[in-house]
Amino acid sequence: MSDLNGLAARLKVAGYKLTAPRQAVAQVLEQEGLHLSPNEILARGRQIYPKLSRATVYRTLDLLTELGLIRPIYLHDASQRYVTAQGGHHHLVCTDCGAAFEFEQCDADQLVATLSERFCFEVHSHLLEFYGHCEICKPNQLS
Amino acid sequence: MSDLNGLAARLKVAGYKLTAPRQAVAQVLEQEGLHLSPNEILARGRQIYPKLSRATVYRTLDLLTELGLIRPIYLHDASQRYVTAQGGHHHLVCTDCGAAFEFEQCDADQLVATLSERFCFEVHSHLLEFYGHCEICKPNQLS
DNA sequence: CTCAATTTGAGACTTAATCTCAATTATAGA
DNA sequence: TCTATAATTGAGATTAAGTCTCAAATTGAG
Repeated sequence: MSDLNGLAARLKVAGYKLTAPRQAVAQVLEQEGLHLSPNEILARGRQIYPKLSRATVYRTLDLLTELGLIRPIYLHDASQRYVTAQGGHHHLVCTDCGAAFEFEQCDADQLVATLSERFCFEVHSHLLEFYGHCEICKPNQLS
Repeated sequence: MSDLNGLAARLKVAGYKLTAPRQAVAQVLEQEGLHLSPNEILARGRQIYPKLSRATVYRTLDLLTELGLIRPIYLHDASQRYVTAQGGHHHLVCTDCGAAFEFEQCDADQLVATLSERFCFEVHSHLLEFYGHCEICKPNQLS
């Protein structure tokens, strides 16, 4: 069931081999969902497939990104993080403490259509991030 | 003139000392403007102030980010990149080759108002990125 | 001009990401 | 089912990014 639409299945459809390491990475992404760093994916993936190597994690993340199934985000972090790319992701990021909040609403459809045409681009997902100061950090600001 | 609104001046207003290294970093950001990595900022900054150190570049970038004057973006790169944070930045990023296009239009004002209230957040800028396949990479896709 | 507090540079250090290549594995076809 | 081959992998070396420390230098208030 989830197999038909799952990340691993999508890899196969795209012509890539369905290997155990890839299935492990895909499963981690699907289970944990949000905001995973490559390191976290590696650790969790090894609980499923112990021999999983770091290189394979990066390679699989690249493949899934190219296919538009996941997407990197920035979260005030040293390392890249990934989210599954169903439609869009929307964050409110505090530039002081790094706290991140999510929200849902966003009407980018019209813009997507315009841009696709203008740049001959095939858009598969988007990221909308607002930067500012959160409730806690706001009072500490000097400016 | 530009001094009054310049990044260096804003640092001073916020209570930080106005030092040569900081002015060099600020000048680079203002001149070059877009999509600079810390490494590039370091190299260009040393043309202005040769003793400039990597640590100071990162420290100054952090300060400017906290003040909401610049903002990190993701561009299919290993390193973090920064842009001046005047309002919003909008990119179309190809997940295959990493090419990035910019566009202007974006009406986020309404959303900003809603979010500010709901999360008690003080939003100072935003980033809107669309991910997909560019004109050149599109034909190579299997999916 | 003086002095305290901030800021800096150099380089060590830590962590993230990439690369290489021999060994392994998936899968199409016999 | 078995085989051949092309894709994929793991381990670890390597490179690059980012952080940290501390003595020395600098800013700016008084």
